[in-house]
Amino acid sequence: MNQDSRSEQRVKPLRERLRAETVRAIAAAAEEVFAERGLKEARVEEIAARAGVSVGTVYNHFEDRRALLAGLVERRRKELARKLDAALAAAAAEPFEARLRTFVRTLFEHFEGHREFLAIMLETDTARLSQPSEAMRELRRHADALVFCGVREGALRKEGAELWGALLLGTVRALLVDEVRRPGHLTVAERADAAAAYFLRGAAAQ
Amino acid sequence: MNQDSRSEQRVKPLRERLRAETVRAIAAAAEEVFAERGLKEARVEEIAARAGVSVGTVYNHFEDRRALLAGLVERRRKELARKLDAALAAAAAEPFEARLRTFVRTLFEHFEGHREFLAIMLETDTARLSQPSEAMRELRRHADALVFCGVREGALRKEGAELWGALLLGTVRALLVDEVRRPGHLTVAERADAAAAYFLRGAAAQ
Amino acid sequence: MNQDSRSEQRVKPLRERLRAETVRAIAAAAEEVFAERGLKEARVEEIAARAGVSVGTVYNHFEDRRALLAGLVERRRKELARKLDAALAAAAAEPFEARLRTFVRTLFEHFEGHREFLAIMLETDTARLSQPSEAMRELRRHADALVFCGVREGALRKEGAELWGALLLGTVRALLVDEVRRPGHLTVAERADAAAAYFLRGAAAQ
Amino acid sequence: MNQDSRSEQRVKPLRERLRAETVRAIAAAAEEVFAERGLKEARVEEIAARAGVSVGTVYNHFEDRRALLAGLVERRRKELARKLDAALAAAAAEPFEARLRTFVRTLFEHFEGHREFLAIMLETDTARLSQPSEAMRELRRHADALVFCGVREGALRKEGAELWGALLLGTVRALLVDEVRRPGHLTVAERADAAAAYFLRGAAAQ
DNA sequence: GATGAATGAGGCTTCATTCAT
DNA sequence: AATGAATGAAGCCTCATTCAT
Repeated sequence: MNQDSRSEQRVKPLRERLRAETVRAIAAAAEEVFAERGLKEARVEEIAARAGVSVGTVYNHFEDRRALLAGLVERRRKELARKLDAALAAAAAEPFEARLRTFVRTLFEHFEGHREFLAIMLETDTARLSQPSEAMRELRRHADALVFCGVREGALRKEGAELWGALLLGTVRALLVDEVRRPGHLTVAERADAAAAYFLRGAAAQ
Repeated sequence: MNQDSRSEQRVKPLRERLRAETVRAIAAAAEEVFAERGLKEARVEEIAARAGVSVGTVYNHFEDRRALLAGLVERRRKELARKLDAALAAAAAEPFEARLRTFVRTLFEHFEGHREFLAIMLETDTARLSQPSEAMRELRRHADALVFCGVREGALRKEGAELWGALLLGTVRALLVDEVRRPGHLTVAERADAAAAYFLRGAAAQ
Repeated sequence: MNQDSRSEQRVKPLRERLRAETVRAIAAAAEEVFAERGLKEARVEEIAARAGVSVGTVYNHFEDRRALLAGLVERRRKELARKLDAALAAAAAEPFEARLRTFVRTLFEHFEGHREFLAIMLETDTARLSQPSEAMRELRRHADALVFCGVREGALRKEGAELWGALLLGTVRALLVDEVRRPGHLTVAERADAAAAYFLRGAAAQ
Repeated sequence: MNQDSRSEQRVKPLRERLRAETVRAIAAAAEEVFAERGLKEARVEEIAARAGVSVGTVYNHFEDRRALLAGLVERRRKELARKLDAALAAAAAEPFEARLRTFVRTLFEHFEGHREFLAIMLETDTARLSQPSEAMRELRRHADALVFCGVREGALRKEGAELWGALLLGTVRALLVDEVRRPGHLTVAERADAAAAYFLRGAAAQ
């Protein structure tokens, strides 16, 4: 029985690792294809092909096309949320300006490593003008919380304060997209700091 | 030829007006549907139905689905370009700050009256992250020209100047979208001025 | 305007007739294919091919595969119900025995002309042993009403009366199916009368 | 061979019993699932899951889906045939009426214990209206043989004799199905006797 | 021109079957 | 022998586009 459980411990993890690897490959391929082709143009067959599996395999691991996309976004969204929470928690004691820079840098760094997710999130968010995506809503909550502190601490002006959240994210978005479209001008960190600085000047008290 | 044009002036104008009216109705319906459903979800049949014509009629006036969308966007794009050119020409003699406000207000006013176009333009622009839409590229050229003047006139800082265009449009975009998503807080003019002011502080010299 | 409405009267009905003819052809093909191949094996493509149209056309006229089948069955079911009601109403004054024969003959005649419907109805009814089809439930209601009268009039025994409905339909079914499987032995009317006579002897008073 | 069987009796029986148990579990699960879901809806994976094995195991023991179903039906069919033969052989000396009751009771008892088989047999039989299932054909042969005797012995009428087989089975079928659909009214034996009595009255001489 | 039914390529999804572990 | 992930053929359905009236 000991032997049995030992062999199970050896055999199962292998299969599970293979399985996990397949899931990973499909998710990665999906992220690529959804980002490259767009949310609607992305075909499941291409995702499967790029993952090196057959269509059926995709459906062995994901309910359907929608679940494939949703799972993807959900994972990245949580990942980003975790990073933001951690970074902001670590900087909790610092002055607003530093926390703002931390927030913006975290965003830039995350999307630097996950440009496909950026594309997907932006398209999801823009698909219905009147209805932001969940990922964007979450970012907005983070931004709103941050600028609320900024106002409370006197770092940001009170007048116009209801726009700071939108403007902060809009600013970040502008430079993220600009980085993709006209790459190479500045490093990610420089862009991040430029965004933070621009926002700070635009919204700062005095 | 005189006769022809005379008879045309008598007979055709009616037909032409009917024809033009049909085209207009289709274009208007298309704008609505593309904006409401999204670029991919919009179905030609719904456009036809909403225009009060049959699908066949749509294809009598537009090459295909793509042309329908393209024509639409093209018209609005030119319309906006004309407005911007006119407004900026009229304000050519004024200081940068005033021209900036003119630019931003013109954008807000145009999109206020053409929210469907806003939705379509933004979705078109976001569909391929790495490839901005033609309409957006044009706006960008306008913005770049404007901020170039701003820098030359000393109203905007030189450092970071390569980002002013992206930031100006990003700022405008942020408040345009925010207006749709959280309506009623401010008038259009107030939003426009808030955008202009925010940009100016963020990018201003000193 | 008179002319217009006249031409409309000529033109529209033509299209409508063509349209109706298409619908009819599809329904007829569907009835054939569902009966021949079985409810599950029947493929929409084959139905379309046999109707001489493309798949798309099928879906222009029927919501989906299920609706195609349901509409079919519904039509025949109502048709049969109407026939039964009419026949039984006409025979309302006659003694039970005659009404029974009328009922059974109507069934045999209907299914003689709609053998595909018979196949479909039986398969639908048998697909879930515990759940009779709507068409069969309706027939059962008719049968129950009839035998109830038979008992009340003293033509059928009271003991075992709760089985007469099932037995009447079972008897009819047995001979209908037997007719298909071993054709030519007897005429439809003979079969019908044999079924009625068999039931009557089996259930008769005394 | 003696040695073989001895060694088999010592070593193999365990393995074989395990193997047999697996086969049995799969067959039982298949019977359930085919009956519950219907012949086409039944999925091999669900059968495997319900048997507590993997799909692969199913295919280790059965050629394919068809064989799984066929084997199943074949076994039950033979089982029933054996029971019928035995029961009728035991009653061979009795008068027709008693043998009829024996036949019907045997059927009711078998299907009482194997309702899944009933569902499967009926669906198989009804799937192609013009083509009875093998199991049904066999029952029909039994029924035909029985009623042939009945006619020969003068217990059943000569006129209409070519229908007695169909009517006997149709009668039994009607009450078997009615028992499933409206359970609880009568015991199995009562139903069986009611079926036999009804048939006898319907087909009896005089 | 207007009409709207017909077309059919193309995408999504299912599930029986295989096969490497 | 058991496992269960991978396969891919096959079926359903959509919708841009055509064309006869």
